[in-house]
Amino acid sequence: MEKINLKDYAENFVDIYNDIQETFPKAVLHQAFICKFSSNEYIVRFDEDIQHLFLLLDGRAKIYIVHENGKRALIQFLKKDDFIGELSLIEVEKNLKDVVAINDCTCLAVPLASSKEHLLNDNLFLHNLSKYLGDKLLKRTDHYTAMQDYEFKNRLAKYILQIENDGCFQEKHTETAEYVGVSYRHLLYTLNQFHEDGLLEKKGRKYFIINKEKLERLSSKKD
Amino acid sequence: MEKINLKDYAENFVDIYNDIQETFPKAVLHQAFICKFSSNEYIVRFDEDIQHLFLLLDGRAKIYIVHENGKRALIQFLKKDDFIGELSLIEVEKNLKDVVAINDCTCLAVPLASSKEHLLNDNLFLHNLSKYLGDKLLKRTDHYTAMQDYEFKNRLAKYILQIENDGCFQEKHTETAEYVGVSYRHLLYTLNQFHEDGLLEKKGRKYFIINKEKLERLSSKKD
DNA sequence: ACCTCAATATGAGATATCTCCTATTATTAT
DNA sequence: ATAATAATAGGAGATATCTCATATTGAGGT
Repeated sequence: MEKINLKDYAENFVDIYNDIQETFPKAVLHQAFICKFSSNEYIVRFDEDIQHLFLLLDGRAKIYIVHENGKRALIQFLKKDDFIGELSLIEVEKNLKDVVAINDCTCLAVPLASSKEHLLNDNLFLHNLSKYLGDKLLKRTDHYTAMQDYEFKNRLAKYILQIENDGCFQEKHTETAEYVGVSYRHLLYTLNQFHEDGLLEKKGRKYFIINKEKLERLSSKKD
Repeated sequence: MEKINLKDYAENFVDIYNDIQETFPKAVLHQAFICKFSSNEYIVRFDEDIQHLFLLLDGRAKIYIVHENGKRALIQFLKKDDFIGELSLIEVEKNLKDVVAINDCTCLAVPLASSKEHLLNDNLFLHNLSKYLGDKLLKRTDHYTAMQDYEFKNRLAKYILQIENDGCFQEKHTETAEYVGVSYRHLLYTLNQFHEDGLLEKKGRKYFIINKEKLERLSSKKD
């Protein structure tokens, strides 16, 4: 993890810095700095106290919940403008999560201890936070209810459509399996089935969508 | 649905009214009133606009998400002090949920249109709302991740312990099945198994816990 | 009191999904 | 560079869970 002075960063990323200024009150920004995490580095660990509120400025990360039985579930992917640690700020979180950088990540880091007061008295910030939390709640609920109301192949179709890029699906299978909540083995089976059914074409380790309509029909299966 | 004047209600429920006064700014309370819903009545329908923010004062209700494939999942039980419609207040909800009274419910109703401004500018209210949403997020996440990381018998054990009263479990099986996310048939199987394993005793339609330790061990199964 | 609909109960058979095993590549770290 | 670790890939067998069918019992409405 590498720390960078906020002023230095601001010079190179003017537009992002402007957005930051609209999100956080000035008094708080004086204490903030930039953190860079490299791929696979832990941003937050479930068994360590969290000291900062982060705002993800660049890169992708993933949140894991760690269960008592040792199993870990990938509960959310984070991208630009996502908060990390906002539940600690409002003091509702008892069990921290693991947050891991997927690729190189740049974050704004705000020390919790000294900023809490300011943030919780800033109306605009609170309003934004509420919207952010509400949105997160809805997304997470959708994700998980889909999980129990749809069969895996429907969910996988939806996931592929959601994450594909130029018709190419190249997520790590291990991560996909953790996120969509099936065993690695079963993911492979289903992927092969999609291949046999003429939905996907496999080239090396990548899959290409060759019948998008069919995949879309599968993703919103009503029967 | 029966409407009652807030003043009339306040006379009979002084303590509850005091709590309400701390939650909502005065200007908003002037427009508020009391709603009484009877058992099985819809408080909110997924296909109708929502006009009020509700605060549940008495009774229990349940939230359903309605999927495109027609299936419905029970996503949360509501009790005293839970909000209904708070996501519409902050304008993040696109797909409404069904909210149904389980028994007779008493709610404070705040007209959304005329109160939105006031509420979103009240710092205390926003702070409370953030905490409420954060808490809801965590609970829902726990519920659903447990769903994929634990086998059904473990989850059922946990659920029974959570909802039992004086050692007696008497929830409707249909509701339980919807909440814990298995078919009614499979719930029955597992309940029978609990009976055979000496965890539960059946009397009429009620189940009584006869081996709590064993049930607790099952609920937090680490292996 | 009678009818209707919802909830309870259970059987039989199908299958979606899991666990465990074993190889073969990629990636990362020393 | 080379070892070590993680990711990909697939076989074989087990089982958790589902769907469908049917019968009985309970509760609410008129």
